[in-house]
Amino acid sequence: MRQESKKKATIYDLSVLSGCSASTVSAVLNGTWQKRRIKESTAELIRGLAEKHQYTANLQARGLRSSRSGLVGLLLPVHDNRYFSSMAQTFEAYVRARGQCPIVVSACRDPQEERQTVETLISYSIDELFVAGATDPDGVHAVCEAAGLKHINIDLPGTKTHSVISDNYEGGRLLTEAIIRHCDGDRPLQPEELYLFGGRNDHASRERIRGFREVKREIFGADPEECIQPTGYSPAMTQKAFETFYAREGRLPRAFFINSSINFEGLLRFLGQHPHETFADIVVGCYDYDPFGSFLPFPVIMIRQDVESMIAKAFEIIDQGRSPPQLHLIRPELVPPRTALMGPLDALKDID
Amino acid sequence: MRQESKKKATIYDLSVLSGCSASTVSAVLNGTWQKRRIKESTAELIRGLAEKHQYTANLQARGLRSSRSGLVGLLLPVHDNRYFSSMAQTFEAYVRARGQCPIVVSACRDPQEERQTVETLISYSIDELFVAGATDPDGVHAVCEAAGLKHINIDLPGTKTHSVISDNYEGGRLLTEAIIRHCDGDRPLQPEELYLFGGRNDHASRERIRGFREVKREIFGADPEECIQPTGYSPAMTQKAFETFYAREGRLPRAFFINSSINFEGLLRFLGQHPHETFADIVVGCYDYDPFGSFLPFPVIMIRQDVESMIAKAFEIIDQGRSPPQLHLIRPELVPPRTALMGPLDALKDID
DNA sequence: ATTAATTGCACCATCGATTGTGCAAAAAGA
DNA sequence: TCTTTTTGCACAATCGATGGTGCAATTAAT
Repeated sequence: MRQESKKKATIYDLSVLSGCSASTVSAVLNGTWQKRRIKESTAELIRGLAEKHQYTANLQARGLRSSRSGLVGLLLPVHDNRYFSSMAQTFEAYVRARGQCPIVVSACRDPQEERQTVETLISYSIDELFVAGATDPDGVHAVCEAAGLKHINIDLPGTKTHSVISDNYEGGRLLTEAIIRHCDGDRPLQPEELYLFGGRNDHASRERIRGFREVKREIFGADPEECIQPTGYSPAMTQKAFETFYAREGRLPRAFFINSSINFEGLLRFLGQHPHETFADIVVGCYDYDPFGSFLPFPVIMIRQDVESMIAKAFEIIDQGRSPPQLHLIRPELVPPRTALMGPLDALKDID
Repeated sequence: MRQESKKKATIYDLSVLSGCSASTVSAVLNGTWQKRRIKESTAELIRGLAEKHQYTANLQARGLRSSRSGLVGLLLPVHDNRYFSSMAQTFEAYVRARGQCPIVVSACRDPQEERQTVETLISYSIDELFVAGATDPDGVHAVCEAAGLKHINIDLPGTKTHSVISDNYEGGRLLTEAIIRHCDGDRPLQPEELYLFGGRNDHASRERIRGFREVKREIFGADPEECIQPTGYSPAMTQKAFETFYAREGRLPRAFFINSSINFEGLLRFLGQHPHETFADIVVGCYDYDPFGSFLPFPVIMIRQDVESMIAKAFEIIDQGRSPPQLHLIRPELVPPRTALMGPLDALKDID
């Protein structure tokens, strides 16, 4: 019994059809009918009509009335990146499981854009917001706070609300140690042969750099300043840093730590411009995991941030209401070269 | 003048504060005030108050009244993939530029989930829907049609509404030719040495396979049936296909065409289980572009689908209203091995 | 000085669902 | 049989913004 018109059925339509009041229809269809002591037979009748006329609730109306929307937001810096896109994938699954609607938006690492995007989401009365990798988490916090919106930081911490982040210091140490260990077979690595590229002045980069430097000091007893090359989070700038180094030294560093897969793309651009010999014997560590990155022609040790656990933890925290802001560290995983891990997509069935 | 309470200011609050009626406030703040002949000075007053009290419209209320929401949807199969995530990135930029709010959701290649997700989006009165890579575009169409929702297919075509897709036949030919050409330096390739892995019975796969087979027939005069190995779109199944082949033949095919980057991940999993010699001299073509994939230790020729043009075309079509359903082909680009292309992220400024 | 035209805004119904309240009819108890 | 309790539902206000309509007050035209 397909609705021939384009107009969707409302509770009023069903109210007329059933001879009941709109409030009764509403109660039946939103599950509160027992509380309202609606007869089973009435409920049955209305449910039948709803089915027949393909009724679905207008969620804007519901949201307006109840000032909740069933929408849960995830604010990302960018989509086009395996780390964040797998976060989106995992996030969606969690939100769906709770019967809500995930809404994922990116704000381009622009503090202004971040705040404005959140304002927009708030205007749609989203119920909760997950703020991932925000450039200015506390700015976002202020906006959420003013609107009474529950929110939580992921990946980059803020000071005003809970944050679930990768244990960047530990991860930085792990990765640095692994790089050094990997070079052990050959001529022992010298402190000035191990560089770090990428990142900026954010919490994650700082912690990773701290881990990197401490391990270098512990193992080498030295940690030359010039080995740290922060380039922001752009492929273009990272490429430039490699080009500059190469122009000066005539080669790449023997080993280096790259702060993220986005910076790693800068290395790729460099590689595309230079012959194979240029990087025949480098060892690379990357703080991010990308399956393709793991199989490059030189050893690439990667860190996989545990997105699944981070999202799980974040939901756990946001569900249990207010408590003083706290930092939750999730231990990342070291991924040896040439490793193809399973991802969120493996949870999907593939039909044919 | 920060609002101390958690409640957001409404037009009624401003109406009281300004001494004007709510409708006047509304008109001033939504830009229709000239049409309503509101005095400039009144408008000024109200705008000042709005600013002062940080008024932002409740978009659910607006949407309810006007039965439009300012939301534009993009339905993806999955997030966690460079092709679709760059599509999301580009889509967002376009929607933002029109002053609307992008909402990106994935439906896991499940026809049922696709329809249900769209139902949900419709309940939020989204204004338009872009359906990318849908398993069942015509099923989605039916749902949209019933709700009078403008929509368009991307990547996989439907028969009931406009579709903007990659020219898969041409792309398939391009890639196949490139693979064969690449092998020319060595001993000439034989028809039974060139395989195709991945894909399923969807339009894109069929067209790519058609291109592949035609080129093989043109060049080799032969096109053995067993060289086509559709495995669906899952890394796990693709890996299994490679393992099976390897178990039987003791090696990988000399050259092969992989239907998508997701299938390519299946190859990675295979590679992770086998020593380097196993794939010392293979040549791979992949119908998708991933910057890391381009730099693997064997030649990887890739096809980059022109996401930017596809999205642009889709917006163009959806803006110009109804017309008989048509298929719009966008020519993809052949990417030689070891190439790092720019992506949507390069449009972002990187601040520090 | 009238009448006509224009300006400037208020009033009110409306979008679709939710929810507190009230009240008849039916059932139970005395 | 008459009260008390329970059952089953209707009524109406409300969420916040929009837009058609109407009506004073002001300005212009005659």
